[in-house]
Amino acid sequence: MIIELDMQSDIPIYTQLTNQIIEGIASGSLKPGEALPSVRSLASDIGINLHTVNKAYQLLKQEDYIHIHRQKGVVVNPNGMPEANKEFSDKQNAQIRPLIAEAILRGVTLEEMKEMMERIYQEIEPPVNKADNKKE
Amino acid sequence: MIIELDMQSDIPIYTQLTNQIIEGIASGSLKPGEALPSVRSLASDIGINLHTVNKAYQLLKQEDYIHIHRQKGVVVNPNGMPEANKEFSDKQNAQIRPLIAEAILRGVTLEEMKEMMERIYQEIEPPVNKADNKKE
Amino acid sequence: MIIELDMQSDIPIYTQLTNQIIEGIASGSLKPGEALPSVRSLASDIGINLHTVNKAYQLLKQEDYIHIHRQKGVVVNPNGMPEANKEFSDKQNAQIRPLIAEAILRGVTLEEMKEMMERIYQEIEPPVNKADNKKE
Amino acid sequence: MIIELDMQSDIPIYTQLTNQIIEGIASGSLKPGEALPSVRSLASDIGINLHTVNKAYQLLKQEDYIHIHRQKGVVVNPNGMPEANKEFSDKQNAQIRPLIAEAILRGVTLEEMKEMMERIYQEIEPPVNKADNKKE
DNA sequence: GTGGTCTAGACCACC
DNA sequence: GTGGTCTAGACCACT
Repeated sequence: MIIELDMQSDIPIYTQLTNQIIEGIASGSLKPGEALPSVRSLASDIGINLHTVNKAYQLLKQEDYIHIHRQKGVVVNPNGMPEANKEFSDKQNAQIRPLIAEAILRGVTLEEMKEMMERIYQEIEPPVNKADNKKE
Repeated sequence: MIIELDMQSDIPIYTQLTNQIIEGIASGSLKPGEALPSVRSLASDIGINLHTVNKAYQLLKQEDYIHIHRQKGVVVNPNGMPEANKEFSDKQNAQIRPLIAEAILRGVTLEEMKEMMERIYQEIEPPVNKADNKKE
Repeated sequence: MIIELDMQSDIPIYTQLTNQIIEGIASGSLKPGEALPSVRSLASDIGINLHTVNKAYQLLKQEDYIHIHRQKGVVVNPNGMPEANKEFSDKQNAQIRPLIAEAILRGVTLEEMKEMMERIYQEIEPPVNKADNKKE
Repeated sequence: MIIELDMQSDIPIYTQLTNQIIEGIASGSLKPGEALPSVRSLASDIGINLHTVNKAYQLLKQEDYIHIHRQKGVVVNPNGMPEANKEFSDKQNAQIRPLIAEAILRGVTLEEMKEMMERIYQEIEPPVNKADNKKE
């Protein structure tokens, strides 16, 4: 999996990294149980600080998306992802609401918004091959 | 118009304020040409520093959502809102993408996402009463 | 002579007014000795504050471009305009320098700058009819 | 690079600072990719408040002349400067027009104006020594 | 150590 | 009374 960071962006590096790993899992390029690079090697690979990688991993662990073992290293949660609960859905709402408000203000229709969402959703969503659950 | 700020939130106050005013315009509670409170009065009303209010106003001005006159104060852009252009749509995309990715990861379906968007959209969108176009 | 003010602009109204009168004289639409509207009537004509018009007139008087008589009212200096002295040329230099610097920075050539200046100059400059010096 | 500010001038300090940095880039004393002093160190060096320096930097960032990294600090845009577009040229026009009008009014000829512009242009323009392109 | 944010308080330009 | 500018000083996020 390729990580692309924009060092010019004003989005914190650890956030970009977190988002990319989330998208990797969501898209199926990272599968449950699959190993992630160690903090040290990932940091040196993409040329950023150890602490930054660590912070990203800690956030992902906190959401139960990954597990961090002292010996075995870092793996995508082998039991699969936690489902959306109320807390998650509230957070999503709070984040998406201002985006929708600004879109309405600029005259974007509900249809256009839905199309945009659908396009992005399908761009990320993995192809649903019926029997794609086997361990690699 | 009521402004609600969460001083504990890690979202900057000026961002919260900006978002609320945007939502106010989007929902029709603030109409083109309508005056906004002065920097100082709004600041004292909601108990924050005038510079914080000013920063929010400057951002809204930068997007051409409001006009700031040196003496007359602040008004919602009387010529209406700028339309969505490519730059805006790119920014929206970049902001919404990680939200969608995380939703996919947690098993939210496209349908559920669309429903959420539709709900929020209609919550904000001003009711289009047929005879609501006359000047007040 | 038509005065056009942009109330949205962040250039002070009195500056805009001053500039327009200067351009009026420079272009020949306002001739030496010609009367200008009274402070009161100009203010009411263009719908601005008395003080604002007065400030503009005072600045023009200070440069000796106009005369203000208690009884006769306001007239363009009948003796013609003061010539450029060192003070004036220094001020012009200081004002134009940052504009040139930014143009250089953005890759505008000296030729292009000269062309721009020539175009504006000729746009403003009055047609030089050989015998146009007679009193009106 | 030496910064000279006139604290008595009625030109805002942050504008003076912005202009000087622009001239520094235009003249080649500040090269793309080169680091600028941190907000705090520059502020203390020239004895002004850090917010004033910050405002100048924000304006330069807005024009894409510099980049601001949260931790790495401030650098001249390594990709070089944006080219002059219509917006820029319109702004330049609007700013230079009153200067030209006043010069005409005071009898300055087009030739003299062009000479002044050429003198300033060449004063700022970096000397194009044939072998000056190598990285330092 | 860097920029980002926020506060408190001051003076000025404009109208 | 309005926004514009500047100062002084503080805490936080990021790397």
